[in-house]
Amino acid sequence: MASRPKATILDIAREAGVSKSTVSLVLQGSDLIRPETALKVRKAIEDVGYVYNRGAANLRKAHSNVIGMVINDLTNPFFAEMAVGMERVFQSAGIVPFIANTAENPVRQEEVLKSLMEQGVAGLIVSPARGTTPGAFRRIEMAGLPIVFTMRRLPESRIPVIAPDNHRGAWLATAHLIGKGHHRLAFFGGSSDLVVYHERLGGFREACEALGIAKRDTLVVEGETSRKGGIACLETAFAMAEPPTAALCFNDAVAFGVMLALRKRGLEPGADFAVVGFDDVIEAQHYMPALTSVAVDSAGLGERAAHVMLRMIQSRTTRAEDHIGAVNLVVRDSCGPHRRAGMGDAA
Amino acid sequence: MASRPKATILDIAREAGVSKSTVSLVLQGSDLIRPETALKVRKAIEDVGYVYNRGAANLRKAHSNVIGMVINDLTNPFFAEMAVGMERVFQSAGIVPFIANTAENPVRQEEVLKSLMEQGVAGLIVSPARGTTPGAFRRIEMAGLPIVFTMRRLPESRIPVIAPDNHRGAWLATAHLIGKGHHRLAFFGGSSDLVVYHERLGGFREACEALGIAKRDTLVVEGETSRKGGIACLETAFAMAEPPTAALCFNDAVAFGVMLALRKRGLEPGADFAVVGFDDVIEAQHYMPALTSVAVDSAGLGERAAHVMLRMIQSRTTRAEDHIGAVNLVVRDSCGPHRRAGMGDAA
DNA sequence: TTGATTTGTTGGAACGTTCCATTTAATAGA
DNA sequence: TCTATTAAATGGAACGTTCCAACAAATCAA
Repeated sequence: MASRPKATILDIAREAGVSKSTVSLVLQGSDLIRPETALKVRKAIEDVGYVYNRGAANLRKAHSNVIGMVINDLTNPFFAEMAVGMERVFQSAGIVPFIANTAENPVRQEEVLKSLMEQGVAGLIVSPARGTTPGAFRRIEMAGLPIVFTMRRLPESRIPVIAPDNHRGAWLATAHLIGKGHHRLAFFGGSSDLVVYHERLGGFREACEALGIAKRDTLVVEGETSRKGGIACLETAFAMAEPPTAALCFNDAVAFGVMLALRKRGLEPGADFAVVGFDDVIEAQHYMPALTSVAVDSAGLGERAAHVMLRMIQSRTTRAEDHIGAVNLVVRDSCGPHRRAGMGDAA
Repeated sequence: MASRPKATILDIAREAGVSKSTVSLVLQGSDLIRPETALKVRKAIEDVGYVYNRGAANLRKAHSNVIGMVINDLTNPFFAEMAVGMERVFQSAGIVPFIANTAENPVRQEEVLKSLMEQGVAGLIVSPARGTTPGAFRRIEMAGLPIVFTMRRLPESRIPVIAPDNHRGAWLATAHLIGKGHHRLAFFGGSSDLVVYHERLGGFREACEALGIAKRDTLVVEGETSRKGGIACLETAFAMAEPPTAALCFNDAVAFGVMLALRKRGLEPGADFAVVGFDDVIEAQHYMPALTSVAVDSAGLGERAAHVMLRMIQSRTTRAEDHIGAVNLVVRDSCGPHRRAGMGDAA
């Protein structure tokens, strides 16, 4: 089991009694080779335990078959699903996606991107870490490497983005809440250093305005995008003089936190306080009560991103259209039935 | 922004007015170069927008800085956490882990492994897909590439394994159930093509035997390792003449399914039927009721696996000790208080 | 028979690095 | 002054592949 010096194409050639060029052609599945010769070569390949050296090959071809996907938080099932969607597409195109995690750390992201480029990837799909500086992708753009963003958008960047329609999703959810008879609404969680945050909050605000909710009857509480953050948001809201009766949460995780906090106060999510989430992760439907949430089809977005990338690679361009994915509100039990009249304040 | 031919070390040399060897030395941070020269070179590197070609370098060095981690199911937060643990360790060792997902598909796994090897990884950490054939790793072993398994073990393989103490975990959980006064116990979920299954089931069986539960009072129901599987298991169990009053589940996901199914029948998990899970994923503590589960410290196992791999690479060996990680039972609310006497059957 | 064509195979240069052996320049020792 | 030593920089071969141009053998057209 000692690791003898790795077998190369030349070893195969010697073993099979042909030239290295012939071996190379066999490896590429060329039909210029006589079937019997090919067979002989393939046997030799097995015998010497050869592994193809793609690094050496890329030296000549300058066209690799791997693309890098850089994910900001792999432990978030939402991103994991997206990654899986992409894999499906790439697999059938014969290209291999390597995934790297940045854990929301811009420094780590820098390292990972550098490594991926050095490895000679054909393209990059990135869900940028929070706090990424606008210049972080300059080198990649300079190198003319295809790159697309998913889920998140950078403030001023010309890089194509594949993301859900956050604005519309928030609008729909808010309208649903108002339709249920709520007058005092809150937007919970998220922080303003994320473009996504502004998109969702914008949808919330516009829906409120369009449907006649006064600005003073809306409450916005920033917070971590986690269960913990949700708990904190609710506590903050209930410390107010006139607390809201319903909340749109930045995220399903926040929504779960809010529901937990409600229970802790002896309130029943749905009946006593309406909550809607965003993302519609798998757990949403299994929760008690099942969470009403804005579904964004993360796997579908992943597939779309992969297709865009494929096209960019084929047409050797670094440009592509943005793609805003459709969203839809999945109504479950966390907003209860229509709110009884006479409980709200003046309208 | 057109992609001009990629800059090489020679372009830098020309730009800086030195030889390619000098540039190479600067890139490697050698102290054989006069600081001023190094500075000049580094400036040239910036100017020409150079990206290092690791493939070309590896052609000479035959020692890369990337290792591959092959995961059977990235959407399972349990594995995602493990991956993150590994990343922490590798990062500080200057090694970049590339993650690939196999989605429990042995064919996909084959492809992914091949690709990773071709890419010239320094080592492989694999959580094998279900149904992996014993010979799947022969080529890798033949190539003398360090490899370690995590979480799962292959029937007859000499490859080192880093995994939790499944047997002990199941034993503890079962003893807990029996200590609560249950006499008819079930083991729910999982399938016998997994070594892990036998380990956990073995722990369950031994605990039952050691603590005086007759074999005929135990029920084993195989099933998918998902919520859906859990639901199915419970239905099956309740179709029996004398259904069990408590269950050890293969997996937290199965446990969640079981609790869901109980609720659907109007039964309260904990009070009416005790359930304990395995893995202790983050959601376990947030569920209603909070799930009692066997914690396996997935991130810790990930770190351990990474350390083992590092050592193997350094000492150029392909051998290492197995490592069985400690487990502990986290008691929460899903087993209720001690069971009232007189409800069970004869003992 | 001869030359043209087709089929199958081959040598060699090139890709972008590393690293050894060597050269050149600067400094020290006598 | 000359030689020995050290410091800094360099040229060239090698790594494992691809691919072009060239070649040999077999087949065909005349």
